[in-house]
Amino acid sequence: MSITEKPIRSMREQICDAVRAEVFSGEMTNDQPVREQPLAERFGVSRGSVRDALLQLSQEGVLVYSPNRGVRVSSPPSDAEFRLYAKLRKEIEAHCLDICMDQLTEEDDRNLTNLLATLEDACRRADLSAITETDLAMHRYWVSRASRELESVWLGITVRMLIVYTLLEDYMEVHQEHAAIVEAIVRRDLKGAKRAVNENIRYK
Amino acid sequence: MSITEKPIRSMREQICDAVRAEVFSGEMTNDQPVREQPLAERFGVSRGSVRDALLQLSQEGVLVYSPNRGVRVSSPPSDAEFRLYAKLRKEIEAHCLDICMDQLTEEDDRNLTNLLATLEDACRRADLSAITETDLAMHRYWVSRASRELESVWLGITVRMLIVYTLLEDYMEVHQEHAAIVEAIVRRDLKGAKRAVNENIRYK
DNA sequence: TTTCGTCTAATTGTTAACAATTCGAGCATT
DNA sequence: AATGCTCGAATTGTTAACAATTAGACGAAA
Repeated sequence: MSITEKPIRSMREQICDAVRAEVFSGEMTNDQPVREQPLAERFGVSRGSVRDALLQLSQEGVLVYSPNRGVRVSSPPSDAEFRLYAKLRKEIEAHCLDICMDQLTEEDDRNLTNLLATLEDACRRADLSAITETDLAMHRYWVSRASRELESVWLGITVRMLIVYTLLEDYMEVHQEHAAIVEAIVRRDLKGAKRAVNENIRYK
Repeated sequence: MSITEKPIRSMREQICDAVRAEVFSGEMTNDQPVREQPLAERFGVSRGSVRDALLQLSQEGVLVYSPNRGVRVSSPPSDAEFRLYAKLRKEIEAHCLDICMDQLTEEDDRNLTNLLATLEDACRRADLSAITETDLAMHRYWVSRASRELESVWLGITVRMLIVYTLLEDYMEVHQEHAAIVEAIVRRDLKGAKRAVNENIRYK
């Protein structure tokens, strides 16, 4: 276990992760209201903690908040907005690779390789929820390595792109593309990594 | 009074706005912890509402949250990050002008002109707090007109640029630049407006 | 039939008390 | 003096009860 590891996750973060995953997997449909009480009972906590989590997810863009009316699942962005998000995301991730590439350790390589294996498994099982989650975790890895501040901005953009319910024709292609990224990173090939990331983030 | 106007602001939003303004005006120094109880007493509400506000400001990037340790004022971004933020911001605002330019009404023109007058007054008084607040409000105007979703992303980027304590040499220049933007918008001159915005958002 | 008001159930907003955690002062030990 | 320990004050985290708001059902009147 690494020293920098933070095994404890606050209640709020756990709820955030769970709800976010359910939204991405399509278990919660767009515009469907998300109630506080049922979630509180499901997680065995009080409404206060759930409130905190829902508020944070609203700020992230996963949910939309209306005063006195609670939150609902966000609607997908327009095509024009989606293209803008993709452009911004490419620039952020390129910047992050610039920053973190030459300070990555062998442990980072191992972690990324493990994530890649998890992704491959999810692709084989055609488990859209797991694919999305692992995809997010991989990109998040190099972004968070570069800057905690940027990570927050990046997440807000990325979750909005993931709201769209994408039915992929070829799941294994997802794995291929990420394998190319990880290979380039392990080789410390900055240009190659940027190119691979650029090809992975598509304009829909 | 317009129908779409929302005169009521939730307690959380009021606290957010107040704390945000104080951070931008330099009244709260970097890395200084922000305690819940004093704020609660100041606003005459309970800690719960203050908690909500501080959590939201953390997500926005104005404050930094540490579990069990509360929040503190964010540190300014590095030069490289600042340049990236400026680039992203230019692209977002250009996109928003694209979207909203031809659906602006005469009332929007009046609102922008009023904001410009407020800005001019603040520049004359050399009131850095008011200048920052009005500057933010003006840019936010065309962003929010284009998309509520984008507004949230844009705010996260913009507040991080404003954390830096900028001591301007010529306050009236700020007014000049915004006057150029508003003039172009009132003329419905898309290219001119984009150019003026581009020149206003500087790489530090 | 349509429209308007009233009531009620469901839901969110707020509060105050209590639990858990952090951090530093002070002291004992080496 | 330096190190490690205990304790307590300050602070955040969580909870449950209460207040305020919303939305929909139900009628009454035009």
